Amino acid sequence: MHLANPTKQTAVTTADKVFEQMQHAIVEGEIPSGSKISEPELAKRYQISRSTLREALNRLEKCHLIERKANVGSRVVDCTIEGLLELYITREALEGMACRQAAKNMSDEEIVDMKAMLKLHGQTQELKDGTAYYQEEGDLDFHYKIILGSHNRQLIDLICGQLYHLVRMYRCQFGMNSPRASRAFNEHSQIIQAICDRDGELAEMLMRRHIAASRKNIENKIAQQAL
Amino acid sequence: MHLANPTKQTAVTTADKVFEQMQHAIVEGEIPSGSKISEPELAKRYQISRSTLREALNRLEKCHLIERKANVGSRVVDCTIEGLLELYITREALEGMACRQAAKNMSDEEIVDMKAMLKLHGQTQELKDGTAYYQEEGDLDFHYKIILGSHNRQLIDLICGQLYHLVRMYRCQFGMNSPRASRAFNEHSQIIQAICDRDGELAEMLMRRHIAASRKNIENKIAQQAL
DNA sequence: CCGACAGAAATTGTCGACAAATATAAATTA
DNA sequence: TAATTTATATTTGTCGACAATTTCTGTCGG
Repeated sequence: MHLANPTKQTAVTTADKVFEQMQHAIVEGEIPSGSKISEPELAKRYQISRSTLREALNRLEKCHLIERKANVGSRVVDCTIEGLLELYITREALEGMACRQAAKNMSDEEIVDMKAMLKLHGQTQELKDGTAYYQEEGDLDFHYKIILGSHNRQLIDLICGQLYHLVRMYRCQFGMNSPRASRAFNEHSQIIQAICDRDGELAEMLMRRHIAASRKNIENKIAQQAL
Repeated sequence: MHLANPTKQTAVTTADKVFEQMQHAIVEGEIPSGSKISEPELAKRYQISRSTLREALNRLEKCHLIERKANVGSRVVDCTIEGLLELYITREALEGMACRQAAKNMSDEEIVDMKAMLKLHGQTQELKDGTAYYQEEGDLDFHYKIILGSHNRQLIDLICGQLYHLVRMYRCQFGMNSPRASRAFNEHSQIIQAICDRDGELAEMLMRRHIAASRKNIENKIAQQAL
């Protein structure tokens, strides 16, 4: 299993473990989007008390996977088109800035590391052309590396700790298997070049275009489906 | 008291109330930055059980006012220069985008409402020139209005629900009483004009400069203090 | 005197039960 | 029958106690 959250170490407490299980279950739609969450039922299913379940629910709420209302209960967030587009707008802002900061703050080792990863992605892409899964994972790894390279804890926590769980959820539930793999690969190359040149302004611009292109790609797909 | 969080309705459960009290206490430094939080002690102080205290702590963690480590405990986040600058970088990205979206999505009524507010701020500034407090509150109100005007729940929640508590905390603890009031007022006017013209690109650019200027102002102050 | 180790104290994590609030079902009335 | 009210049942919020882990304290050996 690839790392879902590169900032946190492995879970120790049982609430952490249940949180991770539920996170996967929600992201992959096993617990359906929009459904109500029954505390007694889930506590029984995971063999834990309601207290620790509520602890897990709090963490799920932190990454916006569920929503709670006082004296009413929790619901899994429902995946809407508007929500997806809003998410991409936010990503564009945050990851654009993270990319600018990465160009400024990444160490030389981090940069060569990132280049190596890109090279690897190019090879696997040649081999497994068509099956987009590896590119899918690779895309997330690429973005993670840049975000971490910003060396800005605020950005890192917001994007990796919160937004990206939602991103993965939408990708799963809408079956978005990165259809623009080769194009994305070229865009990734350009971005890394800009970071390599320490050109923060260009790096931010390219990253924003990269994400905006992804968003527009989705919008087109939606428009197509509506026919 | 002015509204700390315009998105949430008034607190109903006791955990909510304790959360709000602790939030104020932390923002204003009554519970010192960087200090460890003793669950038994605070539970006794607020006359509640540890369970509801922990519920309140979870909400404090959600807005990044405290940090928790498993089996160790919670600490109030400590205000460092680096943290402050990182926060402003993040604000620049998020509020810049929010401003762009506001230019696109704000209703005409919202715009005239915002204009009226600006006019009011100009008057109070004339009257109370020098005492920056009203401008301080006004500044936050201005930013809130634009963020809400983005009509993007993701942005609204991230900025208003999380970042701004930290912003207020830093303002309190570092005693930043908005020393650039008149200049900020002019910048606000320009931004509103751009929104009025539905020029999202310019609006984002101006907002980013506005926040970047504020950040640089802080950097200069710090450099001055270091002498 | 310093560091490693063992035991004691305190703190956090987890549990089951009760109180308060909400949602559901039944009953009454127009 | 439809709407409103009442009663029931379920769910959430809160509490105090126990278990597991960490931190502190004091002792011993080098």
